[in-house]
Amino acid sequence: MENKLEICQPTCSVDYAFRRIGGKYKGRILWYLQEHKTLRYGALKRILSDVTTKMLTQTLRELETDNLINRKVYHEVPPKVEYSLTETGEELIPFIDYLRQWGDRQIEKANRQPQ
Amino acid sequence: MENKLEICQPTCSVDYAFRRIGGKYKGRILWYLQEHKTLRYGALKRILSDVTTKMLTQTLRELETDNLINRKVYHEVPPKVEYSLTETGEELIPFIDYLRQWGDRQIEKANRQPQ
DNA sequence: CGGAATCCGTTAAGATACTG
DNA sequence: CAGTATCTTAACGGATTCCG
Repeated sequence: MENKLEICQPTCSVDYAFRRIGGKYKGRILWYLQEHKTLRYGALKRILSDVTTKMLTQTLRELETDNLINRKVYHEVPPKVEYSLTETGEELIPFIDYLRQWGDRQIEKANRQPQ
Repeated sequence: MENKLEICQPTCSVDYAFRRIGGKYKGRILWYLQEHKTLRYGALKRILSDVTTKMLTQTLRELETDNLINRKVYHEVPPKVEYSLTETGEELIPFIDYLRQWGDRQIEKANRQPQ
């Protein structure tokens, strides 16, 4: 609800950053948004097939508040909302990509040596 | 329902990696360990000034199980335990550093424009 | 279509006391 | 010094229903 950036001191930018992109779906959402450039609410929900509307909405709001994604509303019927990365959000992509590759290697390792 | 696996497959490594280094203190612990090369339990506890023994121990155990840190016990009195990064853990340092710098910039931005 | 609102169980995390 | 053990609280996340 309200765990935002004022709490964190300048000395813990690692902590700060992890909070901004922690959470169960944030990394994946940012990643999918850079893959597709722009995604509608329903499309995101389909891709994150296990997410509930509550969690998705909540997560998107947090990312928006943190200025990592844009939310563009088309006032038409039926309604249409598109999400995309902000510049600040795009700055995180190299990191997420690095992490993704690292995760791939770890998964591969674990598969090679199933103890 | 039946396409869930293939959708999840190529991107789960993001999810996987986030789970593995998520958690409230993991990023900071890894970062501090690369800064100091090796740290004792008590030293870590002082640096992470707000952590409880329970959380610290639990987090260290998880990192150890995930093979991201080493735990070296000196059988002497009083006891002494030193923690350090494994090779796999060190692979994560560049990206934690990236994230840290990003966090720095964000904090700076927020301080310049307190809305 | 893109949510909001409510209820509820599970897990993460904190406080405190104690130990080899 | 480096933890355990217990208990309590807070946050996370899910299911369902409803709405403009």
